[in-house]
Amino acid sequence: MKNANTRQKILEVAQELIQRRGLNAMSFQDLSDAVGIRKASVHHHFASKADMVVALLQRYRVEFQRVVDDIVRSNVLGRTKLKRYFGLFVETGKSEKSCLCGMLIAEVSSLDEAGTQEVRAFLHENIEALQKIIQQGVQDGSLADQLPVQGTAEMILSTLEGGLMLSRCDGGPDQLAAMLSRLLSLLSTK
Amino acid sequence: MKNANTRQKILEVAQELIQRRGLNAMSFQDLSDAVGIRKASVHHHFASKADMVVALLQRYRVEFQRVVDDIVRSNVLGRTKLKRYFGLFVETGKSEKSCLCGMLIAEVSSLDEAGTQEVRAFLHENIEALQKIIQQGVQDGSLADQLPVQGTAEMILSTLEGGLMLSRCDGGPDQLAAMLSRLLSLLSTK
DNA sequence: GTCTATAGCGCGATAGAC
DNA sequence: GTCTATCGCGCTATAGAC
Repeated sequence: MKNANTRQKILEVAQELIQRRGLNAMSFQDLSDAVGIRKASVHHHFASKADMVVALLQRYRVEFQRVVDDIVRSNVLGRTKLKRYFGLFVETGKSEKSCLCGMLIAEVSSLDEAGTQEVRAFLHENIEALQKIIQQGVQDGSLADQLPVQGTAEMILSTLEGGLMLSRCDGGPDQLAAMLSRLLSLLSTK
Repeated sequence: MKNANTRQKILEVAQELIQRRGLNAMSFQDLSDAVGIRKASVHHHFASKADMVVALLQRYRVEFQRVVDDIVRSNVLGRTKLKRYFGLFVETGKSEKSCLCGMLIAEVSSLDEAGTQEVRAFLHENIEALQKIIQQGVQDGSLADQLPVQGTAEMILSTLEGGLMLSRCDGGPDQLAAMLSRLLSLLSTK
């Protein structure tokens, strides 16, 4: 198996395990079991756990933002974009995972400085994207025009991350979807 | 030191450590260091970590609900009650802690069945209290009358838990308070 | 109720052969 | 790039003296 492939496979497994269990409940042994190589071989690709988390977050941010950009740039109402953005979190809930960064903000005290900065960058990127969506929705008349853009963007991301966590513990993705559709109504023009 | 006192002291320290770092980043050694007794003595009070978590959650639920009940029963507008309920989370953020149950819903896969049920009970109790507050606010005219009671209660709790997590990673309690005041506006009568 | 001591295991990480 | 082997440590948990 080639270098790059193994490295990618490790990152895939690591991401899934962190989304399901959390950083501190995942070990290099778990990774080596799932990938089918020895623990020492995992260390060949990632010197330390902290290094692996940073690499994982860099990849996740790029992939997530590519999907988000597609939504932001699509030719639909702001309200519809918001609904699609919500859908990303509902889909994650359906596969019984949390948001990678949602999990890591809970465990932020276990991250080093580089990891913490990656998580912060994820939050900023998403708040920025939500601000764009809200502004466009206000302009096209699909979202309420008295919304303070920044505060609302922060509120939406908080609700999505928190709601996904809560739904994993109780209620599941259907209840999450129902709750988010109520939020969407609240933000929409009457 | 008496039995009950030591037991309470252990629970206090355990709660603080879990709220700051998370369940999987806290050990019996941490507890014994902070309380000033040996690790084996901690095990005398709590046979296993899972037992300790359940005892901790039972106590936390009672204490939290006592405070919440005071808010629900106070003689003020529903909107004011909601603001005070929000304040509980802002205060937690000011002491650089997360909600105990907010942390544990992220780490729910590390809990046993009894622990998971305690966390669910906490969520249910708080959603119920929020429903009462919303209903009263709708009746006294301080909150918007088109709010679907259950969905809104779930949304508020999600925003509070998620917002506290996000603010711990970036922005701090002041940004959390600002975001929540925007949420309060959104829920209030115009 | 607290202690010393330890079992038994898993962890992150490293050395060095192939 | 993967392997075997191991280090050093921390973990939960238990046994048994005081």
